[in-house]
Amino acid sequence: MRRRTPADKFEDRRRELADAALLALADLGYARTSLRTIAEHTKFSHGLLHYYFADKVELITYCVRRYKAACVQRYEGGVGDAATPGELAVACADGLAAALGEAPLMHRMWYDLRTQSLFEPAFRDDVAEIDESLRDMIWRNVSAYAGLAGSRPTCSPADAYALFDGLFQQALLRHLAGEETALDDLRRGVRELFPRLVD
Amino acid sequence: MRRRTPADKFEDRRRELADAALLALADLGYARTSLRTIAEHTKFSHGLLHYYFADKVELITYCVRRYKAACVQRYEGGVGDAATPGELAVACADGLAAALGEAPLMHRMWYDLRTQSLFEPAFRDDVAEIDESLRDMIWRNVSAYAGLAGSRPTCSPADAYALFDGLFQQALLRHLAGEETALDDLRRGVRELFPRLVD
DNA sequence: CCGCCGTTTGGACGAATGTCAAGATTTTCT
DNA sequence: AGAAAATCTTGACATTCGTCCAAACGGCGG
Repeated sequence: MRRRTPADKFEDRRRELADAALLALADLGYARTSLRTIAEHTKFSHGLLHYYFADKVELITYCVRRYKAACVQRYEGGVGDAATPGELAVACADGLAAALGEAPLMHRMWYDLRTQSLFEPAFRDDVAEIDESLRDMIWRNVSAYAGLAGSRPTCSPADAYALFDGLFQQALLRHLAGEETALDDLRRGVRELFPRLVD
Repeated sequence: MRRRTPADKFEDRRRELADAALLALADLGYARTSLRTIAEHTKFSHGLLHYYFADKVELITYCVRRYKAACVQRYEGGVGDAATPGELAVACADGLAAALGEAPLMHRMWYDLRTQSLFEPAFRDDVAEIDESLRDMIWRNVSAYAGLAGSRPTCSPADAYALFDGLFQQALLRHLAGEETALDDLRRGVRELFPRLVD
């Protein structure tokens, strides 16, 4: 099958279905998302999903990989133009807060999938890969901050990511709970975190 | 019903069933835990669950509250006897690492339930309550550390908790992924975090 | 000993789930 | 245009889900 079209329409449709599945996952969460509800987010019928994906696990793992693609693309455009450490911290804080504010449900889905990977080994590798790319993104910022400050980071990349991620996740929790100050608190928390990580 | 026995046997059985449900949730995760699989973790049949709980949501929320009870009881026995800030940091780091090492599946379940609360509003209040008690626990440690160090915390209780929780969750991720150094890294990360939070 | 009441069982229900296959439809190639 | 391949729909299947209920169990007071 699918040998004909060189510009692979097959992969295009897979991506389209996976994007719809990501919307469903963001809406309902993994535990409440069935193949039929995913199909309802598309213009196709539920049977089609098994034409493009062997089973539910393959669909979800494909979704995770797709999320990663969008994720790294979003964050690779970086913090290039910051002249002072303070500017960089503010830029990073604003970026994270904006990301949370613009697509809270997508980040809720990410944390849901990451937690699912603790129970479903099939998700583990892809999730770990995303986590690593996020860690690298954070580390680039911390390194750049230290460079601008004329000092060096005093923690490992893993610890830096864990600390930023903790702030971000807690902000997501509170933002979705309706706390108005969640985003501002995240901005302040991130800004203040940078100087704590260099000497 | 259930007016007879003064020493309320009804509540006892509810607790017993909830504890079994917590084991099931720790084993399988919320998404894969059905009322029947919960019943299989007990010596009773599945029908009994609806005699003690109106529906699945009430059972799970009761589980969350029960988890909180065990949780605060575990952590309230505190860090009383530390003479120097260094000792306190080490004690706290060891405590967190031990908690993770002894019951990783319970903590996996906690993060699962906390994520579920983002999708199921019925869980939100109870989860938020647990989060607050954990935040207070962290804050007591940070305050005590600052006191022993003759200084004052430079961050809010919420930020302190977010940072510690980030380290803890990342350590859980890696510990369950089989990384041998996860617990030691957590210990080191926690130890180094304390001095970053005071001036 | 009987009858009562709280407790427990086991089966039934309708709905929803993942999966699959047969057929209809559309696209592509000659 | 017509055949062949790729795509999509539809309905069915066996399970499993949450929920409910009639009947059985068990101890205790009469």
